[in-house]
Amino acid sequence: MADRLSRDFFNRPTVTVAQELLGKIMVFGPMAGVITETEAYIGQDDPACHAFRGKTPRNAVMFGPAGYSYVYFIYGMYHCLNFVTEEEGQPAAVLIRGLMLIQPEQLHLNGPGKLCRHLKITREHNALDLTENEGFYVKESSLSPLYEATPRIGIRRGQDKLWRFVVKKKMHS
DNA sequence: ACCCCGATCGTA
DNA sequence: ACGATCGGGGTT
Repeated sequence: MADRLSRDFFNRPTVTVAQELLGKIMVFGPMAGVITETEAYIGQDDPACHAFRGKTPRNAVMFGPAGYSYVYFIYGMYHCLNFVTEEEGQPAAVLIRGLMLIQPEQLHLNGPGKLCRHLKITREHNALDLTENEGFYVKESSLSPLYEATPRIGIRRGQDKLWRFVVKKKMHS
């Protein structure tokens, strides 16, 4: 597919990737939707990042090349989906918090746990290369929505950073 | 081995 | 605003 996002797209500063992912189309098997909300988590200087205290089995994929999935299990019952960003060796990722599903049904999945629950994304989908994978990837769209930046949700430290990006509701006329 | 807490969600 | 929930990551 020609308009699939390449490794070069993800291999950039995480905040830039998080902002530019808004409006892009995520495809997961038979399902597809528009990304509406993201958060940036950036390595060693970000206390909210899973990789803040170095490499562990769980966060290992964040240290690898950009364009891979990072899926983790949280609160004993939810999964969260991220896309790895930046140069290899530089642990960072974008959390996908919102998806406007358009196929095969129309449904706004707001919240990372709900998103993974509905798409049935689990740790089996961790460390997949989205630039190579058959049915799991992100593609270009003609949308470039307006968005706002806010503090990230549900974290203790790192609330000073405005690294959550949410598509603004379209004003009607 | 095991303890503690979380990148949540739904209800109040 | 807050409590339910509980697996497993990270440290002992």
